Amino acid sequence: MDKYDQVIELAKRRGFLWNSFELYGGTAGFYDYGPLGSTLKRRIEQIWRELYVVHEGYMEIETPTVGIEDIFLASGHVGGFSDPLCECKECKGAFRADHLIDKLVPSAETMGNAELDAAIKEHGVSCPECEGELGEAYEFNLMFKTQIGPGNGRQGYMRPETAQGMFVDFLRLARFYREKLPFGATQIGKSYRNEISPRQGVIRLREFTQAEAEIFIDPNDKKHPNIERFANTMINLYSDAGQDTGIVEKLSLADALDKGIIAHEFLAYQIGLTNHFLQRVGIAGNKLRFRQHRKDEMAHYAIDCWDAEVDTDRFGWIEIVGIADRTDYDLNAHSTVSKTELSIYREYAEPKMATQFIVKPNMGQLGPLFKGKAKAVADALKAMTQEELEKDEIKVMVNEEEYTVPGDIVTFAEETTKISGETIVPHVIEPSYGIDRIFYSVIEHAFLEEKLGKSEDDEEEDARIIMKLQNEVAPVQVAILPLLSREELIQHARSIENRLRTKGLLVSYDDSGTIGRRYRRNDEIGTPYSVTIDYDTVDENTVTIRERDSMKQVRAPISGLQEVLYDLMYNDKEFESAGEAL
RNA sequence: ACAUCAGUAGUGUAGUGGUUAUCACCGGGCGUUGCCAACGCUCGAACCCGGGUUCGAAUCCCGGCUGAUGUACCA
Repeated sequence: MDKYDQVIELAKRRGFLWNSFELYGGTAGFYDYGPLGSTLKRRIEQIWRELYVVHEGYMEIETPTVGIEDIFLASGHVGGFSDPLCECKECKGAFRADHLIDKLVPSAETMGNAELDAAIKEHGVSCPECEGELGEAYEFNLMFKTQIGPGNGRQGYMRPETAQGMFVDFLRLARFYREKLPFGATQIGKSYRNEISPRQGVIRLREFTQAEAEIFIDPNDKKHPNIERFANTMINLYSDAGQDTGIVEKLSLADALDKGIIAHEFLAYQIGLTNHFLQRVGIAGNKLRFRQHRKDEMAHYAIDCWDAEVDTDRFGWIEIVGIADRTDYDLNAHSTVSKTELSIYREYAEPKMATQFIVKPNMGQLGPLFKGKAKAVADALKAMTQEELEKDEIKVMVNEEEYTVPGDIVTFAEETTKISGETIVPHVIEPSYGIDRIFYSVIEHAFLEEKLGKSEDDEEEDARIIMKLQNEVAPVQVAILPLLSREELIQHARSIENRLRTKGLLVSYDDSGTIGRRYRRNDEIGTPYSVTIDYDTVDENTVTIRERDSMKQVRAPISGLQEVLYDLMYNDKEFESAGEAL
């Protein structure tokens, strides 16, 4: 059993992850989050919210998981979120049709299926496996299709990313933020991709949770006002150049910027923030790196793109966050399809006075003279210099034909106009988190099988399984354990349980089985602290607090117990200071 | 998508054609029990689905579903 199997087995058994639809045999690519899993996931999301929504001020929005066709026409998902496949008629192998010919023709990626078929035939390409004849290319679109409304209702698609909902709301968002860059929106929600063959548990799902931010910034100013916050943060960077030699460099973000490895400050800040988030929820720092997209791997519109990758026991390095500078690509795309300008107007601090050379042909005379060609002639005139226009007879070339325009029907002048601002199509910085993959990475990195050494009369080694979850994400924070199941102890335990709940702590009461078993059970689900109630509790109003990782115990009074545990949980209180050592 | 292998209580498993399907942990109840997977009694719980061969199938065959691995794919 490798670590993946152990982690998944525990996750299944203790209520973190279950296969969906198991009752009916299950379907690949769907997982249920059980009681503990849901809580853990929600707590990870909550920290994300705290960082992006509260601290950064990128407000959360919620848009439908179903989208209409236009959105995905614009985003390119209808045409592009699919691969042209080509099957061999002999061996049934499937191949990317464009890859088969991309060495033979200049622009295989942009070709339609018919063109691909023609090119394959023309170059005599056969099956790379068995040399057999290839069938016709067809599209494999990874979006789930659905029908909006009854009958032949409108074509809809389940969204393959949450991002488009935010782009589509751009004008509303810009207005909300009073048209001042930078601003951003975030969304945590489900996205859908009809993967051909999902595997690897929760790593590749057909329905998954994304947390995305779309941050709209000034294309001419990609500095970040708060870059100092992460300037000295050391990051494992696997740069484009580094990937040639396989070297991961540990650099401060300031150095990476100085060396030009990261394109600009705003992106560097996002890398710093992502690094902070991932370690805070419990990703091991030494199993985390940021990999830059290779030049040929990067989408053509992106300037720079970094993936946060996590080292996992079975799958190796997997991508869990993508951070991209998507430039103005998305806004322009939606602008074109919707025929609506998606930009903001920015007023200059000082209006600029611009002198322009303005040509004013007299259309009243030009019209009768040139009839249908008048407009073309006028346009040509407007492009001419003062020197050319000063002649009595102006020669104009239109569509390789020469026309002669009398000089007296064209006036021109230097005019000074006041320009008080400009319209800008913002660039988009997009951190995109795969929450399910982060969830798995967190539990894998927290999973620890600890050997406790041999006990005296037992030959076997005693092993303890612990989930060393961060206090902030643990789905159960305090276990309440009456040492014996006796009525008076149970009463005290129940009242302590209520006391802790009023403080908002996640507690679980457990009185079944021996104390040792209950400790182990809680170690397995990552409960950081246990409170044990015994007869001294009854006599002296004190309890034992036990720390998960060290198994150390202290004795603390019931009064104020909720404050002590809260401080242990959230305020880095030293365990030794929580009570008297035992 | 193709190929190979696999699927038995909640979990991990034994079982290669023949009564009531093995064992452990697990979960519940009762008793016992003073702090790191104690003990006794007791109860609960499974042959992935469908078809076929056979007097008889968890076991053999076919199809499906699910999982693992390899290849392909992976905004």
